Amino acid sequence: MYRTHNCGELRNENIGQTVVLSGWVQKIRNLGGMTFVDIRDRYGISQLVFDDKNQNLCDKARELGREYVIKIQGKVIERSNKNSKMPTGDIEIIVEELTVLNKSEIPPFTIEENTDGGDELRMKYRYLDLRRDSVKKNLILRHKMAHEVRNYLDENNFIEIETPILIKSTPEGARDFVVPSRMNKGEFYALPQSPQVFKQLLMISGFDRYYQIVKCFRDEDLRADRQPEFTQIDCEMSFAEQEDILNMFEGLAKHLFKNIKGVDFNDEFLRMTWADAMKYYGSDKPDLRFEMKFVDLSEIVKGNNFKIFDEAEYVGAICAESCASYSRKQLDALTDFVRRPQVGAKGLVYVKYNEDGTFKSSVDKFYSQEDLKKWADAFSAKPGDLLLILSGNRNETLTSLGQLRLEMANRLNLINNNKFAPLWVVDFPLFEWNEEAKRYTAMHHPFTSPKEEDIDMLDTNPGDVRANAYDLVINGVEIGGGSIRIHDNDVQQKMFKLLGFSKEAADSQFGFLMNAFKYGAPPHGGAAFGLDRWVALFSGLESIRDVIAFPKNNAGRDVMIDSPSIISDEQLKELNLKVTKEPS
RNA sequence: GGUCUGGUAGUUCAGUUGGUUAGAAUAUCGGCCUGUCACGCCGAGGGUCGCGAGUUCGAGUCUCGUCCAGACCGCCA
Repeated sequence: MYRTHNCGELRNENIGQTVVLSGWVQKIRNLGGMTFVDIRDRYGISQLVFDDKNQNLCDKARELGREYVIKIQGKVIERSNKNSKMPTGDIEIIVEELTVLNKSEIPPFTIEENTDGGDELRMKYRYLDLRRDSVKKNLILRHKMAHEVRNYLDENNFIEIETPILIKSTPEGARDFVVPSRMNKGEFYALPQSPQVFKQLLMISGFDRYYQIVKCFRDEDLRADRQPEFTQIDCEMSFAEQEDILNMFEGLAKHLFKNIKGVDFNDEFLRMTWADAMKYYGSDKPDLRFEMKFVDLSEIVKGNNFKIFDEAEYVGAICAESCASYSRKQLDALTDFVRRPQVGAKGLVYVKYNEDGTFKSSVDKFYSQEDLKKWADAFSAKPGDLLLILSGNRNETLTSLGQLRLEMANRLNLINNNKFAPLWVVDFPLFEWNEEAKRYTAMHHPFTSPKEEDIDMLDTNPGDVRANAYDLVINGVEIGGGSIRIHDNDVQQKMFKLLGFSKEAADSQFGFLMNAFKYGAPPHGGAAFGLDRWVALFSGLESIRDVIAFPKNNAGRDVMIDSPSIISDEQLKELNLKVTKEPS
């Protein structure tokens, strides 16, 4: 027998018992006469004592090294020196028998809460990093969340159904990962970017309410919150309107908040149209943990011969409270920030509302104190506040201002990390203009239905058509989203046409779905949520890598197993493939 | 594809205008130590300064190239 207890559970009530523990050597403290060894497993750490009354055993203990796997038998006793920092700190185990189950080489970094290892090294030895409590606890949280998702959806009659991983490449959306087919030479499978079409087919099959916690794959460049393979909570419902779906998944979110974070949301989540989100926050995923709403100054700044504003399509600003005392250096830093290519603004105009009620701005040449007072009043600004103004093309300026808003919130420490601000962003546009391809692309995906009242505009101005699409946003993170699907073949055909598919292309890519629609497709819609992001949000982490057991780096490499890798000539031949460029 | 930051002991880092034998902490190893829990004290070993060119009397330090890692832009319905 390897163990009667785990290393985290022994307490006062176990005193006097003889126990068997197995685990890893965390730390050895050799005091000469006696030796303490901390033994660790997934559940915790217990202290072992070796007394030199048993010289043999004591000598053996001193030969142990970090991360040796050992089994001990001993007696639980009360500590004379208790350690209140450890859950097992009231007791210790006097060892009677010690077995080394496996030795360990010296690990390349310390397996402790504050490890001395850098990211790169810890990635290479991920299996060792996962022994650390701070990493391990993320995976445990992930398990709990997945479990609660299943509980909630099961209670609501959802059925978990698996869909294929080897599917077909489609032109819309992200780049596909492809898999060559040996039996069908020259042909390729693709890995799913999401189980989108399959879940719609399941609705046609009558499965009413489907879900799946499933891997999705997208071959695009990565970020801290993007992995080439990631996990979605994928859901679909039949006979459901947008309202039904929002309520169902708001319920899921509240269930997770309550059962995982112990946070109760009694009120309905805020709902904001996409247009308002852009207008007031310059983002389709606004962080509402703080306000700092935009004010549109386009009208009131015009007509003073300040060319930049007069010619701008849009002039908007935020009000940074109590920042009128900003120095020239600080304002220059903000100007540099907005002028970075990533933000893209051309310049920044400021107005200081001084404590004495006067105004000082970078455009004093063009505007009087009364003019500037009007601007400040548009914000209900107080003396001591600072207005930061951007101007230019409407959409780009809104986006830049959105980034400035986040930057100011960070500088001013306005973001409360213990607060959760969820909202639904609704009424997304159906299409997005793609300048490169000179055509519309689906903002969500090609099966998203347009708003009933906007259908007429499909022919006249598709860019203004709103979709029955929605995103769940929490703290500025897009946690998930979905849409009501098109279940009418005519509308679907029109959609394909607007997206630039020929009839033939649509048939060859999605013919199976169009066919299925002919046999009685129920009205349906759904949503998908990014499990990785949700777990990261709940654990307070910026990067989703820390909530994935074996993540890939920013070049899509797994530095532990060293993938991707080349394959043998035999494999290539079998697959009928030829590599034309040697890997560098 | 682009921009930026970094790469020095097992590890995390410092290293001045370019100038003697490249340091600290920690880890490791040895010695001492019976109540430690970041144990303590004494001592030791440990370096292709990512790699390759170049400038120079002399390069960890400057220049160019290259590789690796990270953040971001493009991209990601």
